[in-house]
Amino acid sequence: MKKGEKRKSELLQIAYRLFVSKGYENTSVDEIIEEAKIAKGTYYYYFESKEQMLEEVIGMMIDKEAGAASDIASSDMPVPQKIIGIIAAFRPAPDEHSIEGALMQPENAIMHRKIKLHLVDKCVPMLSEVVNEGIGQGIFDCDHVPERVRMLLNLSNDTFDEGQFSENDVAVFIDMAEKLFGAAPGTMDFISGLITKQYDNNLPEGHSGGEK
Amino acid sequence: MKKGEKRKSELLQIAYRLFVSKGYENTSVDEIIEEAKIAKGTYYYYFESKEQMLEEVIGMMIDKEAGAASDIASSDMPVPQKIIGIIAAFRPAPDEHSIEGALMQPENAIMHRKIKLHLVDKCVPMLSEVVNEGIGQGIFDCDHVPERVRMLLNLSNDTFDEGQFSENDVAVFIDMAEKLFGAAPGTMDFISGLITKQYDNNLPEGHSGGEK
DNA sequence: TACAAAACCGACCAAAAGTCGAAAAAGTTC
DNA sequence: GAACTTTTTCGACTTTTGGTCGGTTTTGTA
Repeated sequence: MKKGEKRKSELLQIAYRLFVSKGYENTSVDEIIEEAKIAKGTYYYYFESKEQMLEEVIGMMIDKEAGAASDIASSDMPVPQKIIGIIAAFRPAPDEHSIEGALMQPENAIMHRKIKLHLVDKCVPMLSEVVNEGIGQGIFDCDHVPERVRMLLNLSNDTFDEGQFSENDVAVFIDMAEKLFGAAPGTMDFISGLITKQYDNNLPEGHSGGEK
Repeated sequence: MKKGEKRKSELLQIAYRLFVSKGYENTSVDEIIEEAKIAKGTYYYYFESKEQMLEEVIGMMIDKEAGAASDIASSDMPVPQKIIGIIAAFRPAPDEHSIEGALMQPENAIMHRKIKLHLVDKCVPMLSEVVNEGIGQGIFDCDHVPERVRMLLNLSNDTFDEGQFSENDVAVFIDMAEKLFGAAPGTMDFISGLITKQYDNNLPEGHSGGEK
């Protein structure tokens, strides 16, 4: 990795952290360059604009997640678990930075939307294949697979990414996930276990600040 | 209506038009005050901030649409038609200003999101009542009505508000709308007719500019 | 060593949201 | 109608922020 590449990736790393912790709009280029100890001109030597940088940051995130998702897709898990696993992989790790704290806030609408678009693009083909696998195994039965996959993705975003959701929301999500793919009732029930396990520690307050 | 009120509503009107036609972010306060022929100070006499003004503009829109939706809810249409009618009422008129041209563009993510939030809040109670009516009539059969209504709303947003959608998308939407409420297959088929009627003239290019 | 390419610098610019003290305009009271 | 108050209006000014540009240093190379 030559020097330029290294600097660029360093900037992307800083930006990623800032964007995720305090939002894209609330992060100024000045903050980024101050933290990186470089001048304005250097920043714009590496990036056309702040927005283009966001694009690269998101690309970075998605690519990383796509790797994990791809592993799941080619694993020997049962198909329903694969599907949920892939969806989960494509969502920012709750531990890494306080993502649900800031990423999903209204000020972050732009970033949120862009992530969603990239994510859907990467995710639909991968998931469609898995669903077709399920159809082959006889546990799913439906037409228009890509459209249904896209819908499941949207459903999952809408239900779980907006911060809070009730047990009823989860129940309806499970019900619809089954019906979406024509699966037998109960096929997706395991989801509820995963979700409470993963999101139970959703503290209303509770980030211990990280900036120096 | 005293003088102040009138001016404020005039400003809201101008802002509405500009926000809708070119997006919230792409509309500057300077443009608004120039069009209204007032000074900066006057603007900030009426509005705390640009964002607060957006909030009021959206409130205006939603209230207006809620009126139309309420009429539909209390009409004697069949329940499925009511539901779709209400959803349609809560979506900016395609004729009024080139809403799908700008409102749904990525730059407008903030406005889009805010509208969605307000809309869901207003819409869920109204639609839930109608769905319960349908359950009473025996054409629907489901639990967790508000959650399902919210999901339908999200589904509709995701499918139709992102600009383009295929026939398959519509087919899946109809299928899921039926299954969401436990309706008999075919109950929602009339939607496809409405949609092609309403959206067939979705010209890829084709807005004849409106600014002087 | 000389030359070129890559990397870097920071003063400067323009756009845009928001502030503020002062001045008109409109109402009120006597 | 004068005196006084409240409402409305004004526009110069400030601050923040994304972005530009010409020049300089560093690095690689013939």
